[in-house]
Amino acid sequence: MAAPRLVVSRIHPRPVMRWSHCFVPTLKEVPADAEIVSHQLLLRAGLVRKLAGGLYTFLPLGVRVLRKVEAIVREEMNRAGALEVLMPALQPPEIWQASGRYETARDVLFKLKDSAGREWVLSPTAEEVITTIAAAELNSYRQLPVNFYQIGIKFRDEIRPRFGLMRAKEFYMKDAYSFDATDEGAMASYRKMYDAYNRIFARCGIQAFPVEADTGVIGGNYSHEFMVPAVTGENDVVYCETGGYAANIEKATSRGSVVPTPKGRTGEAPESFATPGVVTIEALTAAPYSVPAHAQIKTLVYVADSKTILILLRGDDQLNEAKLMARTGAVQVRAATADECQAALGARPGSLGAVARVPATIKVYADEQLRGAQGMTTGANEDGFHLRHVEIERDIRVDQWADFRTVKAGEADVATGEPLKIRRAIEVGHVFKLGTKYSEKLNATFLAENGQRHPCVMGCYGIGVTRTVQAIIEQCHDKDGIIWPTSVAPFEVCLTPLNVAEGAPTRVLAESIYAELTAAGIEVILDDRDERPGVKFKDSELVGFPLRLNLGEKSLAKGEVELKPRGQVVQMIPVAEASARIIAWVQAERARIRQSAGVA
RNA sequence: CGGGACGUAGCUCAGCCUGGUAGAGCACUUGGUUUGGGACCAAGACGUCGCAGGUUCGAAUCCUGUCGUCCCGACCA
Repeated sequence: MAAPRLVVSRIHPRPVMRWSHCFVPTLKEVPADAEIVSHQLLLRAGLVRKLAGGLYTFLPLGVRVLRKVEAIVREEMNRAGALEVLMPALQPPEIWQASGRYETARDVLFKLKDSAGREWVLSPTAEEVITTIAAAELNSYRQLPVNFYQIGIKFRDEIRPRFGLMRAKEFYMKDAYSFDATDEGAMASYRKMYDAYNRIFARCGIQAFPVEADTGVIGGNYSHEFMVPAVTGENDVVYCETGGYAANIEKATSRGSVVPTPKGRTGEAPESFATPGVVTIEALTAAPYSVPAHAQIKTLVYVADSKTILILLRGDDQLNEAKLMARTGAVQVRAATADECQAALGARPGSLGAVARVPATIKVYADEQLRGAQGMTTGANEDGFHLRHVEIERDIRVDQWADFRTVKAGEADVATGEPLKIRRAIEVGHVFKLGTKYSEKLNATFLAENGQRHPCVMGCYGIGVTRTVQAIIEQCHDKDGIIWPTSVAPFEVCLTPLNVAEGAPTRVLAESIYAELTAAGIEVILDDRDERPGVKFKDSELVGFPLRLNLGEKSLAKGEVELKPRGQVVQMIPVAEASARIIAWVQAERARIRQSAGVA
């Protein structure tokens, strides 16, 4: 018997990307798990699959998109002068204790133990690690400024993962950290990142606009979030169309309520009146009391870092907890329980007030909207009774006035006086000026020109790469599927011969056009599946390739092929021009996007 | 952490109320017919009905617990 002949296949340097070999498990039906359209399309287009709540596997096409976004981020970070590093995701808890975030971030921090019983944390960000590096390695002002970044997997113990990649337990993120010798230097570093972020999102083909943001538990004093407008977003953005003001609702301010606060002096003393069963602002506005909400004082009992405090707001205003934390410096705040209210003021929620029986140990905060308020009605600190004729500055001990209220749509912009609008948005990026919070705690100091030792002035800058992928889908889709911007599409062109038989003219032509496009640097997928045309058309539109070329025998007989930009009408073009037209189309799209980002 | 809903084939779901040993469509395999917008015919394969207890002669179905998934809430006194 003859020995079997060993056939060694030649490895092609760049094998033809055929749909049949690409693993694109598209779904006709909407997965039951997915609520929002971008999440549905991620699954339906075969980009990701769920492993468990908040944990996703990226499939080949999904990885291609992720890598494209990542490449844009990396290019622009490099352009901005940042230096790429790679830090461990597994980190010792000691540095988290040193920064204080072992406590303040404990709700989102994954912890685990190794076989020796030693504890570790999984990194949600890396301020502690990079500051440790800075403490050891940055010794002189001559080494500053410097900006380190990394791109990798981060972990957050989300209490409620949702919306696919939007809020996940594990996600892909770019995080950067700048170190400067001076405050002005830090502002310049911040500005560089701010500009880079604008370029990054423009190059991803989405509209993301910067808004003023609260800094939250991470600390610092100057911050912007980059927001993608979307009804499915988890943030409310307040903005003024004419003046350009835009802020996260946690931070936003206005000239105040459109309904003026009552200030007519009555001269009458506070008077108790019976309000049996009335425990809401709403109930007191009804007959027989008929006290409008804006003439009521809402008294909130809060526990801020285990201290009981009172916050007074106008009855029609909402407390903004982010502002409460910012104004009081508290790290954790929560509403007091009914029992705690009883203990503090002697009454149940619904009858609380600050006029009487407020122990001196309880600090009283009041919202600016209440300044000068007279003729107000508030709880009497006696169940079933309220007080009328209250003048806040005469009758209530206010320890601190500040802005604690949540801005409402229609209120006047501070700068222009124009009415503010509110819309939902997805946060895809965040830039902070951190100051010296971490450098002081972790001893990242340098020797200045004058020989003095100073803590580095830091900034930190994040982009949710996986979340950005989903935000792109949320903004770029129609009823048929995704419409990828060319810059992030898994492939730029989908070649679709309708007859794929070996030697069929459509197949032969598709292969030769594939070679020409690939040689010109275009990213092409060849749909070689022996499927009916409808299946191939639906799939390519679901996945969302920016440009498709249909090669059918009927039009080919007339010397034509069909150019189908995603979301636009078909154009018939001569066969001989096909490759050149496609190359021109793709290059024009690439250039258009780069120009819009100002990096042409 | 509180509330709600749901866990049945790879996917979307029916069956559960009224207990009697599991179904449809899509997808998959084989053969045939089709071939420009998610084809048709025939045959086939695919299930510890989330898991664990309990009730019962008998449980996908009723009860208890548990795990998982999704949604709402965790400011509105």
